Amino acid sequence: MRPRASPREITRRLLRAPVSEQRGAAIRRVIRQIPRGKVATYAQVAAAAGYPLYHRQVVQVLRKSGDSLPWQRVVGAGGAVRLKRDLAHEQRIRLELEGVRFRGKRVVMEEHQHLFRTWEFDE
DNA sequence: ATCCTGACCCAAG
DNA sequence: GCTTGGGCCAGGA
Repeated sequence: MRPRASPREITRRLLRAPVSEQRGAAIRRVIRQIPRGKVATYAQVAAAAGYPLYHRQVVQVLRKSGDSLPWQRVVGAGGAVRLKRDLAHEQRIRLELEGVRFRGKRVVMEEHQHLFRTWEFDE
């Protein structure tokens, strides 16, 4: 008898089911919702799109999107810029032009974290 | 099928 | 603050 899948494994299988293009569309939709002066992390974008654990897919979507998306508004956990060299610099410049402030190498998340509707149940 | 890699995440130490 | 290990997914070699 095959061992029963863990809850985490079950979740993983369910999340794998939809076609990748659907995920891509959902992810792009979410990224477009982030307003000027705000940011969201890769994991938050994935979760808001309905696919928690798919943060790495957000990267793939962004890589393919070019400038059709406000890519500068997606950052790493804690507000860290994850790009390298020139692109990292460009992202920071773009964000600062939108009024986003940094503390060291990170975006001041307390000030610029975008909250998606999914999270408005607090309070 | 296996191995590697990437704009990743996060709990530990 | 930091580095690290283990956990993620998908696409390409």
